[in-house]
Amino acid sequence: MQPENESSGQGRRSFIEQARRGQIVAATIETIAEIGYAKASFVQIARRAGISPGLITYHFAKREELMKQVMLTVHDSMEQALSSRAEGSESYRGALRGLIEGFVHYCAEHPAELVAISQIAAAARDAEAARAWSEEQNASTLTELEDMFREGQELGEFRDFAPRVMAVSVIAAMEATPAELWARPDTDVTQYAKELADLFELAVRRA
Amino acid sequence: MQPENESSGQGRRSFIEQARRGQIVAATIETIAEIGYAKASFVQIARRAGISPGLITYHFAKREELMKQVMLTVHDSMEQALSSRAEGSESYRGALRGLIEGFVHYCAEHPAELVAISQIAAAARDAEAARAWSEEQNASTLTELEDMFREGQELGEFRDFAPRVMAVSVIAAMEATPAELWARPDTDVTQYAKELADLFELAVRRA
Amino acid sequence: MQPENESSGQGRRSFIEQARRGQIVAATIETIAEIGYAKASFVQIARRAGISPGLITYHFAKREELMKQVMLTVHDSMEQALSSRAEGSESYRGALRGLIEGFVHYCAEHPAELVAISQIAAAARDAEAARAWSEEQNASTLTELEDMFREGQELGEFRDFAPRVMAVSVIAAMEATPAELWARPDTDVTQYAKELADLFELAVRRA
Amino acid sequence: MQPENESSGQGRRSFIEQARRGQIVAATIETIAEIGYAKASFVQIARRAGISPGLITYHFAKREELMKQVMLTVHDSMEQALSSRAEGSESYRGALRGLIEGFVHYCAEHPAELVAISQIAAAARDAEAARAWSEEQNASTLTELEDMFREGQELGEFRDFAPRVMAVSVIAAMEATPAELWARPDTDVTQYAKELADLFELAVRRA
DNA sequence: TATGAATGAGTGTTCATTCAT
DNA sequence: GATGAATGAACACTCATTCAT
Repeated sequence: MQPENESSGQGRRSFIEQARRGQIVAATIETIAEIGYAKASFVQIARRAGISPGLITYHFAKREELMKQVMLTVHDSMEQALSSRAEGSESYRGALRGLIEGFVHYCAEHPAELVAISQIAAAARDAEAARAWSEEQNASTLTELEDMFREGQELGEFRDFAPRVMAVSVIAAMEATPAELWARPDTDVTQYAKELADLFELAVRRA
Repeated sequence: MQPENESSGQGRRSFIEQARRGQIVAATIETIAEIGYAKASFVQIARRAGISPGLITYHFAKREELMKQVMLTVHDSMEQALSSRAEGSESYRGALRGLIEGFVHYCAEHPAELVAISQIAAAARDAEAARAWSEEQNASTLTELEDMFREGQELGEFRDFAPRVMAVSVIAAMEATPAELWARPDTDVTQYAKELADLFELAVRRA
Repeated sequence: MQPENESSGQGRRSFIEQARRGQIVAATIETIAEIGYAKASFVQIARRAGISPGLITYHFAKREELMKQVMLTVHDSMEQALSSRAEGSESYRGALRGLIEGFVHYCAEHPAELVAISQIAAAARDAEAARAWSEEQNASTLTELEDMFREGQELGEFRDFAPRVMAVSVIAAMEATPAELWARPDTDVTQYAKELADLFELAVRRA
Repeated sequence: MQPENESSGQGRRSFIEQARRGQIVAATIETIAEIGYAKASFVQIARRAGISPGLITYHFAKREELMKQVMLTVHDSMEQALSSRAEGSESYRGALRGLIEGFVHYCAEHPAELVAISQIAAAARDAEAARAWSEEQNASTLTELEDMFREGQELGEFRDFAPRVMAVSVIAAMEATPAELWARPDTDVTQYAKELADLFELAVRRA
């Protein structure tokens, strides 16, 4: 009776379904940002979306499914935002700076999204499927970054450090940004981005 | 009512009570590490402690109290572990390295504790009272680190960076360690610690 | 969340919701009358209403809300019954008699309702919010009666007594009726009403 | 193992036991008056008595037992206070006035006791044994008063009214006193007592 | 598609009562 | 006699999920 959830692709869904799903995801982000993951019940989300709670289950077979879609959506949006910024960089150093500064600016522009995914990720430590997926997502980002470091090292652009440790630290430092910006709303974002990029540039550069 | 919670000090509680509280705190850490904060109900915690759920409420008036005690306990234990290691450092650089390496080794030795407090802190984002306390705790650590950086800069030991950004990043990178060690159990901890310390040493050092 | 409780008026609720609320209120009255307020748990009330306990919370956000609605419902019903009877009285003496006799007859016809509100009022002595409301309700009835006495005195219809004491006593005597009728089911209600009215008529009359 | 609760007489109990029971009863009255019957748990009562909760059960096999003892104690104390005042009256009218005025003054002097028994009586609507006993207690007072009215009528001192209705009303009006004095602490007690006695004197007097 | 009433399993918490000490 | 740690049953309340409409 329900639309075949998460089938092979996305092309399957009707337009109206796609729209509803988007609306629900948006309402979920808004809700989590406002009242926190723990209190973000379907009733609350539905109220913000202007729909009935039952409709959420109709479009997302399980709560997990919805949360997974939220993360997917935000990651997509973020990746898109970052890639446009990263295009121009010709060096690995530049790419790293682009990534970090891009991320920080994205945080400043989409605080709700970041709050949402960080809360979901933290809570999903148990929701089996979501966890698996979240880890996978994270792992791929991590691996990409690791590879980038490794290549930069091979080309002599970076010093000889453990790529994995560096990747983990860069991501951790970036992910700490939303909370910091939330706690200190009057932070100079551009300055913050520059400082963070400087930090890691010094940490990776040769000699 | 229960034994008067957290009166003047700790000396007030009977031996048996102290023991039970410790046991419950330990079971809570274990439970959260195993199944996550969201599923760590009193029933689950009690089962692991081999007691009845009601007994938890008997010793901790509110759930919040228990979680607060968990954080307090872990923080104490960590601080103790770190302080013993930090003693000898004569320079700010050395202190920073001591802090980072100490923390990483502590993570390796007490993985469950770290998982527990990070999950509690993440979940407490909304539990009013707990949040206040958690933030305060975090803020003080952050401020201490910030001050350390500022002093190091004034003495010319560190370059001219934004102390706040550096402090946030150091803590974020350290806090990412438990998850990494959990995900890759065969990581060489000593090596990881050294790499992380190197990273920030390069990031802060003059010229 | 539940259907937005007690918004502007009553017109907001759907028919089915209104019906359920009425059914639950009726079951609550029945339950309290049968087993007493202290044992009137949601499980008991739900059993009598033939619904699941959760549905009560679904329609009444808090237990207090339900109890408040019970009192409101009974008071409304009583006021309606009394007002129709009190219409014709042209003197204060007649009004007093009308009030007393009307109340006694109402008691005889709705014993459960009276038992319910008296038990709720007694128990609410500590449930902060409910207490405030209950007292207010009571106070207004008391004040009205007091005013009536004062006016009757000014017009020379009543002797010179303390209106407050008389009002308190009239209400107390009336409120004792349900218990008496319950204890002695074969009491002649009309006779009881007449005797009670006579009592206070003699107590208030001039000379 | 426990002292044989409520055996045939009272002579059985040791001195220390008697003292403890009295202490517990006093603490119960104090507790109910302070925080209400619903919140008057054994832990609360024990705290006020400076003993452990288990000791209450040791001396009173069931909660009901304790509450029954409270009512018994207060009734005894009240009866004693009233009888000393009623001695001198030579007429039934005088006796009635003595009863009413005595009761009102007792209320003013022992507010906690009155609050306690009224709350217990209200709550005990269900506690089987306590209810039975409470009703019996009440019934005997009622019957005594009824008899007094009947005798007064036979002697031509009182008019021809229904003794039962009058008795119920007198008791109801008296029992409303504590709440009124609590609500209006600056009431002139002597005046209140006089007004109430006047009220019923007019209601019962011949011609 | 969409509603929202309804359920049932789960939560933290309370408390009279028990019992080893 | 007395303690207070411990239990277990009960409570109000929450919420994802179901389903008749």
